[in-house]
Amino acid sequence: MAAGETALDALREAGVELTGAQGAVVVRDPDGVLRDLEWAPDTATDVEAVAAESPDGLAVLRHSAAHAMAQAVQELFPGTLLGIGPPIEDGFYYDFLPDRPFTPEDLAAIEKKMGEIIKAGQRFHRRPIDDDQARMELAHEKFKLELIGLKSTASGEEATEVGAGGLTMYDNLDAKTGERVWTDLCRGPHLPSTRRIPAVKLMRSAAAYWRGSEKNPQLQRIYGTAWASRDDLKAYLTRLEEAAKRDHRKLGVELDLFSFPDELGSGLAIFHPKGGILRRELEGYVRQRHIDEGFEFVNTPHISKDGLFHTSGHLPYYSDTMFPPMQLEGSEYRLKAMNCPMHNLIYASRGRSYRELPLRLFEFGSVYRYEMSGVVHGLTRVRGLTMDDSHSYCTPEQAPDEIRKLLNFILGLLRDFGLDDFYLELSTRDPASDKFIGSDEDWASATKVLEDTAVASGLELVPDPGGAAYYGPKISVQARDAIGRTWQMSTVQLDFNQPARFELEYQAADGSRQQPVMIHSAKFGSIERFIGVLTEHYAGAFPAWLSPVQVIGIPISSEQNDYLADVAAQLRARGLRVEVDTSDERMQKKIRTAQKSKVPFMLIAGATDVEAGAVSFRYRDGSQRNGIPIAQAIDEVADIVARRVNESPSAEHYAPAVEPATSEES
RNA sequence: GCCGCCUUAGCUCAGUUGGUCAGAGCAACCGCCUUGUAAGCGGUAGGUCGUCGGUUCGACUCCGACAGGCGGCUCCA
Repeated sequence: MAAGETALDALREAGVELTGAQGAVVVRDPDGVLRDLEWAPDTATDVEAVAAESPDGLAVLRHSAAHAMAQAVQELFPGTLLGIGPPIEDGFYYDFLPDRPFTPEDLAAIEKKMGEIIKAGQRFHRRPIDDDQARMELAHEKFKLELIGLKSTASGEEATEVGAGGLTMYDNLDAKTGERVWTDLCRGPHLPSTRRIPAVKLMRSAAAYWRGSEKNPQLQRIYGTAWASRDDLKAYLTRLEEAAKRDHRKLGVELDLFSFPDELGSGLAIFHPKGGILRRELEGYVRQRHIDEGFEFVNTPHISKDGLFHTSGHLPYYSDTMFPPMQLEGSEYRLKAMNCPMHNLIYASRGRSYRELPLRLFEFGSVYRYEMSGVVHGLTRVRGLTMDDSHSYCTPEQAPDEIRKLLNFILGLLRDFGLDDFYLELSTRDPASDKFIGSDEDWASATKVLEDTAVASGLELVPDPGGAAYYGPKISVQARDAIGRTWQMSTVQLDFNQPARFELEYQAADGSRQQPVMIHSAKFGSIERFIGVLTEHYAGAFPAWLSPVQVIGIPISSEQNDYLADVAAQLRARGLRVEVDTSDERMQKKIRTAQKSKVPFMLIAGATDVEAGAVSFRYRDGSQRNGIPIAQAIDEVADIVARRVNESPSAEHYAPAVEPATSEES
C-alpha cells in the first residue's frame, strides 16, 4: 500500500464495490470477523467488502439500529442502564435496566425518538480505548463494566461481545457540530451515519435474564426490526402476518381440530372428531412405515412404580418435570414421562440372542411431562403427548448401520409431507456439566458414531454442544416448512447408559454375555406436535389423504340433495370421507363455508348435472371443471387420496390425465 | 418458574372519567326464499363481563390473589 493511501482507496483500486443501500463501509478481516474499514488500514488488501444487503450488511444495519434505539431510550428514560444489543435474525434487540418495565406507549415514544436520531444523521465514530479509561467512562454502567471484566478474564462468546482485542467505544457525533451526543462500548462495526438506517420498527418488549441465566436479574429487552428499504420492511411485516394466519392454535379452532379447555388444565389438548381423523391417518401411516422397516409393536402402561425411573436414571434428574407421585399400596407411582424404561423391560423379559438383534420396538406411547407454566405452547409444547417412540436394541457393531437406516427412514418419511429442506443438529454433552452420565470413552465413541453417520448423510450438520440427553448424544433432523421456518422434527439418540443400568444383555455367537446399545428414535416427535407443525406447514390446507373432510357435495338447490347423497355413498364405498351440505343456505354460502374449512374437493350439482349424470368439480384452489361424469370424478379423488399427493389439488394439475374428450362445454 | 401484557356470548370484538353499557357481527336455532361457483332476508335464544376476595352508596370499569392465555427469558429426557 502506498504511503498516504487509505484502506478505502486500496479497496477501490482493487475494484471492490464498497457502496450499497446503506453505504456501509464494512469489511471482513482475514479471520472472518466483520470490521469497520478504518480498523484495519494495514491489512486492507486482505479484507473483503461486505455488500450492504447481504446478511452481514444487514447485521451491521441492525446493530446500528440497536444503538439508535439505546440512545433514544437513554434520552427518554435517563438513568436506564444498558445491557447488550446485538443484531439477530430479522432484526435486533437491546437489553435495558429501566426504573420500570416499558409499556407499549413507551415503545411508540422510543420509536419516534429513534426517527429523530436517524433523521439527524449522527455519525458513528469508532474510538479505541484502554480498559481503565473504559471503566472510567462507563462507571455508571454496571453491566458494561461486567463485560469489560469478562473480556479480560474469559474467552469465547463473551469476549467477542466487546472485542477480542482492545476495547472500542462507538460515539454518536452530531452531524453539524461534531459534538459527542451518545456513546456505547461496542466492537462494531457500524454504519457511517444514523441516516443510513432506511427502515426500522420496534416490535415488542419482554424480559430477559442478564447473560441468559435465570440466576441473574431480568432486564427489559426491546425487539426491533430493520431493513435496507421500506419495501423490505413492509414485506417482512407481511410475512409475519402470513405466518400468524397459519398459527395452528388459531387454525385448530377455525377448523375444529382440537382445543385446550381450561377445565383440563394447561397444556392438555382434546382432539375433536376432525383432529381425530388427522391423528388416525398419521398414526396409520407411521405404523405401516414402521412395520415395513421391521419394527414390532408393543404397548406399555401410562403409570409405573417410580423405582423404574430410578433404574433408568430419569429420576431424580427429572423429578421437577414429572408429575408428582401417587401413593398406592405402599409404593409411589408416577405417570410416565418417557417410554424407554418400559421398552427395556420388554427387552429384559427373556434371554436375548445376537440372532434377534437389532430388536426394534415401537409404541405410540402417551407420556406426561409437567412442563413449566411459561413454556406451554399450543400443540408444540404440551403436558400430555403421544410419542411415536421407537427403540432399536443392537450390538455396538450394528449401531452405525442402524442409525444410518433410521436417518434414511426419517428423511423419506418427512419428504412424504413435503418437507424436503433439512439440516441435522448434533447434540453433544458438555463435559463441564454433571448432567451427563457415563464414561468419557463411551461418550466419545457414541458421539463419533453419530457424527460419522450425520456427515455421511451429506446434509448440513450444525453442532449443538451441551444439548445431548443425559444418557447419550443425539442427532435431530431440522426441517424448513413451506414458509421457511425451521422446526426440530425427528431425533435419533444413541444410548449406552440405560442398557447398562437395566443390565440388558444378549448372548453372542461365542456364547458370551454382551451388552447391547439402544437407539432411541422418534419420527414425528409427538403426534400432537407434528399435527401442530403440519397445520402451519400446510396452512390448514392438508393434502387430500389427510383432510378430515375430503369431499363435500354442494347442491345448487335442495332438488339435488338426493342425487349428491347417492354420489356421496359411492365415494364412501371407496373409503373416502365425504359430506353433503344439505343446509338451507345458498350454494354460494356453502362454497364459501367449504372453502374456509379447506376441503380439497367440492362436487357441485345442479339440474343440468343431474341430467348429465355429472358434477361440477371444484378444487380447493378455486379452479374448476364442469360436466365431469360421476364415475370419473370419484376415480380422480380416490386416485389423489391413494397416491398421497402432497400438493393441493387443482384442475390445472389433475385435469389432463383424466379430462374426457367430451368435456368441451366446460 | 421469571418479567410484562391480556381474559366481555361458541368465535371475533365494541363498551367513553366506576352511576339504564351488557352490545354488534359471525356461528347456533326457527321461519321465508329453491337458489349455478366465497356471506339471500327476517326472527329467537345465548353472557352472575375468567374465578375468589377487597375498596365504594354503587364495580365489567379500581386494588389483591388465583386460574387460563399471549409475547419473551430460562427450560425441553
